[in-house]
Amino acid sequence: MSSMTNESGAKGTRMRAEDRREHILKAATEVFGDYGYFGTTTAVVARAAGVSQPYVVRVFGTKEKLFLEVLQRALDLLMREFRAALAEESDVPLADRIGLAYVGLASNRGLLLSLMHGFVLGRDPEIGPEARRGFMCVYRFLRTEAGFDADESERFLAGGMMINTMIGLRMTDDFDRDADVRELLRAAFPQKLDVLLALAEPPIAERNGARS
Amino acid sequence: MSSMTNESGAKGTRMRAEDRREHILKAATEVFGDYGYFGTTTAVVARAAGVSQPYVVRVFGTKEKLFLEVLQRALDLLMREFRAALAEESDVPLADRIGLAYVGLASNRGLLLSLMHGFVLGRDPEIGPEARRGFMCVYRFLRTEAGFDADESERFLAGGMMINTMIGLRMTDDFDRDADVRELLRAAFPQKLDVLLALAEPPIAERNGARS
DNA sequence: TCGATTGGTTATTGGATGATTACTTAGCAC
DNA sequence: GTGCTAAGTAATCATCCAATAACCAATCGA
Repeated sequence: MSSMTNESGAKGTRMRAEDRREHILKAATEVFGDYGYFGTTTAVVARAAGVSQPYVVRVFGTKEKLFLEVLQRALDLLMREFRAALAEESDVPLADRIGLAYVGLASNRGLLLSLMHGFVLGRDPEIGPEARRGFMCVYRFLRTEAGFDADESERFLAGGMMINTMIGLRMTDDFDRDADVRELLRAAFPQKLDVLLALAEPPIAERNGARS
Repeated sequence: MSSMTNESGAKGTRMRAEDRREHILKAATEVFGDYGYFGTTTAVVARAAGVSQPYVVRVFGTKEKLFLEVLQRALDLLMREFRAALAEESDVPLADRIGLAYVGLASNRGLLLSLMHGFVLGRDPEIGPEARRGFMCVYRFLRTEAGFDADESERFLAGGMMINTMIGLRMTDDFDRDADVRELLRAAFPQKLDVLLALAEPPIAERNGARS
């Protein structure tokens, strides 16, 4: 909002702390989405964001806090999209509108996958409670705001977890090679499969300095 | 099968290599299930199996090969249970029988979760292809052997991913605390919820020497 | 224009971590 | 018993990683 704030990561110039923070969060979301919490190093996040590794740590305190912020930001975005779909005037049934909003989030690289990585770390003493809280937040939205019953909500979430898994598996990689994969993906993504297939293959960072 | 082979990890005695190997694979399945591929150290697996860390590495070559063997073993067990459910004479509908078999696998600690951890590492050049292959193996079973159509198969798998997510989140931890959690879990596990709740909370290894 | 504040960097470190090497000992065949 | 093979362990290492410390330079208000 100030004069001459650098929006891109152009070299030599500075960003306001708040913008840089968001910039790092975006990069971190992509890296965490690809390699998960333990598989991600602060150095790779830093490189993806175009800053130094210690700066990442200084802004967020610890790698764990960074991951928790990534999860929170992802959930905020998701809820915003869901509420927008809910508010939307349309002939399309509500469940389909929210479903489409969900699939649309897949174009935000790493967002759904970072959440998914959080969902499988329920045993972690810090991440687990946050992940459960976030998941239930979505469930409560479906039940209370969207007006779904328990079974509808469960089925919707199941479809979501299926989508996350297809993305996590990079199942689209085998789309051209395997007719069964095509059939499965068409069943899992009745609409907007094209969005998925368009998400091509640039790994966010050459995997230097990352864990084995 | 031989005389005097030690079955438990009783101290001072030896096991035949094949038995010890299976013993380590079981322990590794639990640890990988809790912390994922990158979050698991060979030292923690070794402690869980009651052997030394270098021995784990020597038996399996690398940590990566160990994880791939864990995935393969998990898939083998899963397919065996599915085929058993298929062969079973019963009045229960086939889909329910296979579903019950799936939930039953949850009592095999770490098995479904290790698979799930594999499913979200699709970008990994070694793990990704194996994970996709394993997933499609299940899909082909449903389509070809069980006789489901594409949509039925997709819905079944979606339910499976939902179950995996609930387990990964340790959602049962909040069962007593949160009425919404109870409602969701009852919807996700129409039967056999008791099996899940019975799976209490002994973390497989005090988390020494593990990743941050 | 100058001093303070904010937005960064380079250098460094302590502690893990996967893997290797060299060594020990249990159990079987005879 | 005795010797051979298979089943392990202890010691060690190179590497990596998150975090800390110390320092530098844009930008802005006055």
